[in-house]
Amino acid sequence: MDIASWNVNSIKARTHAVTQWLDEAKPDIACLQEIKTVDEGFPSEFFEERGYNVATHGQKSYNGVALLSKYPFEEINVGLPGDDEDEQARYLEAVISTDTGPVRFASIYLPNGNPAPGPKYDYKLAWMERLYAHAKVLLVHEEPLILAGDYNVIQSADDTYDAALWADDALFLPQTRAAFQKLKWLGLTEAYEQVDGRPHQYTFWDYQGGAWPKNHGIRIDHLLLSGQAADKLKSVRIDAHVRDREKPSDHVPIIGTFDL
DNA sequence: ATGTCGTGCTGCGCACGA
Repeated sequence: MDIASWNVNSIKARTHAVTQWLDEAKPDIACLQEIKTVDEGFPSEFFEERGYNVATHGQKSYNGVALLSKYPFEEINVGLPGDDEDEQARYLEAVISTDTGPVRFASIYLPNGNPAPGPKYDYKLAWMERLYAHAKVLLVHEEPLILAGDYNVIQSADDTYDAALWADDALFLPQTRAAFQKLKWLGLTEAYEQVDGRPHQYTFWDYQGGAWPKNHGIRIDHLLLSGQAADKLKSVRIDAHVRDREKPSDHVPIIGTFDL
């Protein structure tokens, strides 16, 4: 089973890019972020005609996450628990049933947090604390769990082209990295690190400053796995070639292949 | 040396977020 994560930076602007990639890569599950539309605006028909079940948690203009699954959804949970006042659409979780049992996964769009310090950074850290609390609850199920998304976290200097340029950025500050490490201490495995781990492999290149041709990227899209999912992880790949296409997202898909 | 993109309204240029 192939499970992908991709921040598409507007599903309406990216419908062609996403369907083209789906037709080639044929993932069983795709977790999308930054769909930038309300649920009614999501072009579900393009995905349903390719055999995907579609779940969305949309929002006008900003944020928004979606799930595409070849397997029917047994359960869908909308939003990250822990703050009833939070109106930003950044978390969507579902469960499917496979021959080997249930698989739970989520599409995560973790707040960017810039500028730091400031209220946006406070929101990022609070959101990470809520994710920690929720992951702790989910791990009690002792089932394959894949938390896939744009974490807006650069884990180490090896995940950027120039760590000095990112030193004061919300994606790379020590507090951000500590909060991500705390998630991993729960027993979550970061998929790329586990089976690949090569330095300077990126999932995001800014539109500005010719970042893509200069390979000025960062690795911020991650799959976090429960032990039951990590045990079944075979490989991870980053489909960086799609960044070279017409009207690309600034992120590229990252795909985990599992024996599930 | 510089260099972007997507959304939506204050609307056909600008503010905002990334």
